[in-house]
Amino acid sequence: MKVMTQASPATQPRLEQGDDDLGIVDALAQLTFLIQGTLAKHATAQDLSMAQTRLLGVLRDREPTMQELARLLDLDKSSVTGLVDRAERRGFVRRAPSADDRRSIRVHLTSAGRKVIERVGAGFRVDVATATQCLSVVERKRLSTLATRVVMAVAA
Amino acid sequence: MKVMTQASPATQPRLEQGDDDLGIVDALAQLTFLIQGTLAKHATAQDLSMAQTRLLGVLRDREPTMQELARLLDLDKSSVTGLVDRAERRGFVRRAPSADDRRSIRVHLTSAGRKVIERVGAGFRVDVATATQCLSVVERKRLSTLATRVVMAVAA
DNA sequence: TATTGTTATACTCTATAACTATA
DNA sequence: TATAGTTATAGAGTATAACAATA
Repeated sequence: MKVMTQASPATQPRLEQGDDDLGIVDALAQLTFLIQGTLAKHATAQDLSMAQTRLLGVLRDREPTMQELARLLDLDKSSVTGLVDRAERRGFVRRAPSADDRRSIRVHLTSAGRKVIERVGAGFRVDVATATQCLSVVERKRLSTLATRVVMAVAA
Repeated sequence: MKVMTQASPATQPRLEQGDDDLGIVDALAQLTFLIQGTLAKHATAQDLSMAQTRLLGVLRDREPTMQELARLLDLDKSSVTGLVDRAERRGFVRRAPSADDRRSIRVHLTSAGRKVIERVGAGFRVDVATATQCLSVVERKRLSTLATRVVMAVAA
């Protein structure tokens, strides 16, 4: 089994804020590495690369064409061909002809693929929940709401 | 120039919490993809892979041996050889003989390397600050403190 | 002609195993 | 013998360019 991608920051903390606060940039940067590391750990535990994990994750509630998949993953269509090839070879996804356009195909999860990505998701959820156990219920709710607002604002 | 790694979640939101709150797991997951995408964008803008970015980031305040570098980056030593080879070829790092142990070498940034990683860091800082502009000063401070506490708790 | 997907090719990144030099 | 680093090799992941089939 491969080793997990590490959670070391590419951006070091500047400590203008005192020991109890890294500043918004470094706090979020470090939190990010922490959480990505957690996800990578569970992916690795299921013998999945991050690329495969992202592919299977995206397919949980979609049956996109290769073109759409390329857009969703922000990859070149030729990269998606290889990614799907390898996932199909492992039995996690299938290609199926598209109904309307005979040029295009649709990619969907197999039950094995769904099973493996669900396991990654479940482990990830447990670990993130555990990591935030140091906060009270109210604080956790606050963090959740604030993070949501940032995500929403950027998406908008 | 390469295209940035995308910020699409491998974990989809479950909406038990209403539209204003994704729940702690999904909120943090999505925030993570957002921030990683930002870092990847600025790395790409400097024509750096994430692996090279991580290498240069780690070297900002260290001159480690190859062995130490492998531990810091959580890579096999043979992977580090290649990573440093390519960085050295581009003039970003240099190998220097280690004083005490003639088996080992120390890796350090060149001024070109420092310049390029500082540019990535600067752009990243601006974008993260911008992304949190939707929050008030008090809210930003709160987010920063909460994130810091989670990071510290996990590190401990 | 334009679009969808694949193939050919090249490079980065990563690991394992075998090797060299030093301790 | 054990450790530090490199080399050889193999495979995943990615992009660009050229191609075939369909629209």
